[in-house]
Amino acid sequence: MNKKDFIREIIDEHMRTGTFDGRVHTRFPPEPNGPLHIGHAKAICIDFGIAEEYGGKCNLRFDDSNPVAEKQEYIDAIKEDIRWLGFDWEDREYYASDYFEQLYDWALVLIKKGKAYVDDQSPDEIRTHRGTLTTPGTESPFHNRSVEENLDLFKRMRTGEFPEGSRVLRAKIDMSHPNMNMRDPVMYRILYKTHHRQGDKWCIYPTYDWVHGQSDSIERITHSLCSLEFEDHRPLYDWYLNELGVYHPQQIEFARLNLSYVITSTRKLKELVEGGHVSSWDDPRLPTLAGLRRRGFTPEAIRRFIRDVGVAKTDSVIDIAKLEHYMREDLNKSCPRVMGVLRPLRVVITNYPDDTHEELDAINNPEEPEAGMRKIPFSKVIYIEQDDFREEPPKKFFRLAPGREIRLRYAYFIKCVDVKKDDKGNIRELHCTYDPATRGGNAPDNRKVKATLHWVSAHHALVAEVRLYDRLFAKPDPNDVAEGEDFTSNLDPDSLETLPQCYLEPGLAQAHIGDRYQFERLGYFCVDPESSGERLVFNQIVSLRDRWKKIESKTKQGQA
RNA sequence: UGGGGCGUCGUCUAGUGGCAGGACACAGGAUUUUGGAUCCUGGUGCGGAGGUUCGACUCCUCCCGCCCCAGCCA
Repeated sequence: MNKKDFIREIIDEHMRTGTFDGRVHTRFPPEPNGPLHIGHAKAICIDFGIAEEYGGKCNLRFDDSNPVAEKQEYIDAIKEDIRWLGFDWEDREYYASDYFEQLYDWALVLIKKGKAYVDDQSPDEIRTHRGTLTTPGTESPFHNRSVEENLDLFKRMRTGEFPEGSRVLRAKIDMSHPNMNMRDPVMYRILYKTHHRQGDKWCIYPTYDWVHGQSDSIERITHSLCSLEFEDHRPLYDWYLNELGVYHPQQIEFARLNLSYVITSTRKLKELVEGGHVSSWDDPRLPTLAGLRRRGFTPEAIRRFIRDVGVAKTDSVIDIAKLEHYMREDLNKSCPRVMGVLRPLRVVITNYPDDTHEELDAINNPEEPEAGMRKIPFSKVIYIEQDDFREEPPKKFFRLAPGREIRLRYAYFIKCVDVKKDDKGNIRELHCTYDPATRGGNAPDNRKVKATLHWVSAHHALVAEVRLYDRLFAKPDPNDVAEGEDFTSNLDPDSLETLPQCYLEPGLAQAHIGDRYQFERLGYFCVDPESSGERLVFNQIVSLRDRWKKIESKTKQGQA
């Protein structure tokens, strides 16, 4: 997996032959029209990562040519996300809108060369004249305006003499070109909109296609890395750059990142937020970088995941399980272990003294001996997980059951001697006896138990809210919907489960926002920003692999 | 039906004329004071058909399938 991908091979070849004078200079060019998501993370890792590897540079450039969609708040969020991922653009923060004047001058150059013209057609007329995929387009009635008239009209477009949408500037290429992008593409449209950075300086705005290639050229980018759908646009960028006779970067296209059970479309993400299907842009169920960050994902794991997934041109959908694997791998090594009971079942140790407690030794991280030990309190009344007790244990269920003995982690062997129920037959609490000789978790007579359970001392427990997350969508392909439905019909209504009354070991009182822990036998959890001294709130990052769950579902299937 | 791109285990991804490899997932086992972690074991998967060749995932031809393009979005 450390083999070079096709892009790095191309760059190697450039380095070998001295193309671009041995320079590698990339750029990450987001439009500030929404927050970044995991798909962008791939582009970021490629753009910044490659520059870093070859001792080159990577610019951050905002492609802000559409004032209708773009906002300063997105610029701020995007910068935060890139930094969080671990990349640095130093002082190279650029804006395509800063090139508007240059772009305008270049448009004048094309007009003077007879390679661009002002078109008075309506959007509808332009579309009709463009033809279809299989039939050529036809020339606009304004196709053959004189250079003088075009110059005059275009300048007046800029000064605001014409209403919005009344005219455009188009490149004069070939209306019958098999590549639709070459059928006299629009370069400027009239838009009386305030630009988030340029204010009201402009009322004509360049289209992306007219902006992008030249912006890369201005910044002396060597390798313009972008996604597959721009492959068709490359001939147009080449045409512009050649007509202008300016520096020419090389564009290389790669496949974007897709994940099963995940949607990565800024438009649809917006729909989820605005439609109230999720709480906000940083809802921990969202694949936005802000959401992943709040969920507790680490940038290291995301980077490793993206590196190992590779770069190619094949359309692909990566199994979400792979991302989860990289998360667990990273967290397993770094997270301190603690005990927390999510769905508490009260247990009274009947033969344990009433008014006392003791401090037991627990290992902070078995993967990291230097992390040391801590003390945890034990007393007569504790909580265990409801799932860890079955009145009638099925086959292969090793945990607690009437008459059965198990180990409480770092504490004692206990045996269930009685089950207390309420009027309706619900289990209220368990009565158990403990064996004082098993303190710490080992029996002197060497007898074995088949399960070790986590627990929390009732008297010492901290109360916390824990939010459990499942996949936002019920189907691997959220866009797989019946006629007349849209992707929101695949939303899983149970993707968020809030447990308001969980019990945690007391040491967690020190936890700060963003801190990550492994709750033993359950999963990895991260302190949510909404957490406070009065009310601890944890997000589940990812569960631990759960072998029992698999056995259970398999035997259930067998019975069905 | 125009143009551009892509087809290798279930999912990603190496392989560039000489035994098809890795990761995830899955299945089995060992071990374990987390049913975690760790360690073993398990795969006939090259879209199809021809051709070239001693030898083809790789080269050639034809076919099939999937993705993108008809915004004054990016």
